[in-house]
Order: sequence, then structure tokens, then C-alpha cells
Amino acid sequence: MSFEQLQLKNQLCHRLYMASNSIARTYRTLLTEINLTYPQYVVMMALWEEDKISIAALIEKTAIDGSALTQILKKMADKALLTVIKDESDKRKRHIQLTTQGLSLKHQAAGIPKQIQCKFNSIDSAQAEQLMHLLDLVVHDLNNEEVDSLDINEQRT
Amino acid sequence: MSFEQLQLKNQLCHRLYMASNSIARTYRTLLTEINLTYPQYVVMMALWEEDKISIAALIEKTAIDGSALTQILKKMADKALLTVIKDESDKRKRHIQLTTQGLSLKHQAAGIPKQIQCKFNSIDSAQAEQLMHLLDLVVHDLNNEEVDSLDINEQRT
DNA sequence: TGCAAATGCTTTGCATGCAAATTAAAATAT
DNA sequence: ATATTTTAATTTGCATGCAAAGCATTTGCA
Repeated sequence: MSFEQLQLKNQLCHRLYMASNSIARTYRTLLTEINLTYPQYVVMMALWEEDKISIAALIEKTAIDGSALTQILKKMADKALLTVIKDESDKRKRHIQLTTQGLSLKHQAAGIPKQIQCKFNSIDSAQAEQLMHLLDLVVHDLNNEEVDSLDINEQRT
Repeated sequence: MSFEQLQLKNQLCHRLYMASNSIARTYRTLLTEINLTYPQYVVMMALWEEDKISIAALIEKTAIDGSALTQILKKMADKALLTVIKDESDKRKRHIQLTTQGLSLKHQAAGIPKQIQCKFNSIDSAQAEQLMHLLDLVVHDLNNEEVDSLDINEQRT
């Protein structure tokens, strides 16, 4: 039996692990200046794009785990970046709304993407596109297992 | 001022975030069966490749943070997968050695890479290679900032 | 030789990510 | 109309990832 595939250097997953940690670490440094963590920054980006959305929509958009998001939103509310509003028509739902402070933070954050991009000296924009595309495929393959096998089943019947 | 770059869908980092989480989640399911977490599995892979290495070497090989690794190794020692051995020649150092049990786990884990690969239906091996290569570039760019700028300075003088 | 600086790890504190259990409210089925 | 199921979030418990501080040891140097 061969164990080559158990070698770390051959594993896509380990590359992803390292790359994801590296990038989070890089962001952390920049984000400390505006008092945000990386997931908090992701939430802010989602809300800067579309404000006053439901928590479910925020989960969908950010891909942050729901139970983690609850905690994150609580901290962000404590920092007066946003407000949690109960939906009167459906009392199970909550909506998130940015405060004036949360909105204005967008200007301070506007330079961050460029600062990150500056660090990528070995990759051109075409390669970045390619990378994003490949990562989308990975995520699709890993997350839509039930769906895909369902499709297969449907073809069978 | 344009805020396009603040859009989540345009961000490489968010792709990496999602992909890394997806893959960790996928492994988690498989690894539960052999009672390992993903970082613990990474440590095991490193040790299956080369046993009796120092903690520093393990950090180098796994890219796991040192302080986290201390905790992880403690738990793995509790599970009798490995032993921490003090280096008599340099009492600051420790070496990690697999137990018989830790060694034999390799056989139970041998099928895991293939099980993961089976889930990738949208990517062929060439694309996987490409992806790994691009991720290597990302990691290099983000981790070797000091080194690179040092090179530049050296060229200047 | 003697002591400051560098090493190799560990400890601490904080912020997730996630599975599983819980809670409250709304939608459905009978 | 009422019981059952589903949905939307929160709570809980465990395992990291990481920066910063702490601790023995070793090195390097005056």
C-alpha cells in the first residue's frame, strides 16, 4: 500500500490551510487599526453592500457560521457598529442595521483591499481570477454533495 | 471614490476563507471516525513522514502555530498517540515520538486522501496542481514580506 | 568568568468555527 | 382548531489560531 498521498506537501488541503491562515493574519494586522477582526470585517463588507438585511441573509452572504455570527454581532453591537432589530411581522427573524458610525467606517476601510493587493507580488490579476475560480469549484464540490447526489438519483428514476 | 473592491464576491480572501472552512468541515466528518481533529491529523501526517522530530521542526512542517501546537500535542499525548521526550543535550528542546498506537493509526488513515479526492468532481488533477501552485505563491507573498523587502534593500546598496 | 541577548516552548486571553441541543414562533397537516 | 413539523436564532461545549507575556536554558560577548 502506498502512503504518498499522506504527504503534507502533496495535499491541497494543507495549502488551503496555510493560505487561509496567512491571509487572515495579514488582514488582522491591518484591521487592528480600525478595531475589527477579520470575520467582523466580512460582516461590515456585507452590510456596506446591503444594509438592513436579515441574519439569514447575512449568513448566506458571508458564509459565516450562524452560531458564531450571533456572538460576532453581539460584539459589534457593543461597539455600536450596528443594531439588531426585531422583525414585527415574523418574531423569529432579526434584521441588522448599521449605525452612523458603522457606515462611516467604510471610508476608513476603503484602502484595505489595495493594501492587501500590494502584498501579492507573485500573482497577476489573471492568476488571481483563476485562483478564485478554482476555489469556487472546490467550495461547490464540498458543499453541494447532497444536492449533486440528489441530481444523480433524479437521473436514475 | 469607488468601493467595488470592498465587495465580498470580488475578494480572493473570502474565497480562501470559505474554501478553507469547507475543506476543514469535510475532513472533520471523516476524521471523527478515527478520533482526530484536522490539526491533529496534520501533526500525525508530519510524524508518519518523519518520526522523533523536534517541536520546532513540527512547527516548520505543519505550519501550525507554536502555542496552539503545545495544546494539541498535550491532547494527543493524552490519547496515547505520541510521547513528548526531553532533549538531554539541550533542555529547552523537546522531541515528539509516535507510540505504537500512533504508528498503527496510519493504516486506518490511509484511505482518507482518496475519500477526499472523490468529492472533487469539478477539478481534474492538473487544475489541482495549478491551484496548489497558486496557493504557494500566495503564502510566499504574505509570509516573506520582510525577506523580500530586505532583498530590495540589498539591491539598492 | 559573568551577564545580557537569543532560543525553544509554554501560558494566557481573546475571537472564532462548528456540531448538537434549545427556544420561540410560524407553517402545515390532520 | 390542534398537534406536528419546520424555521430562525441562540446557547453550549470543545478545539483551534494567534499575539503577547512568561520561563527556563543557551549563546555570545565583553
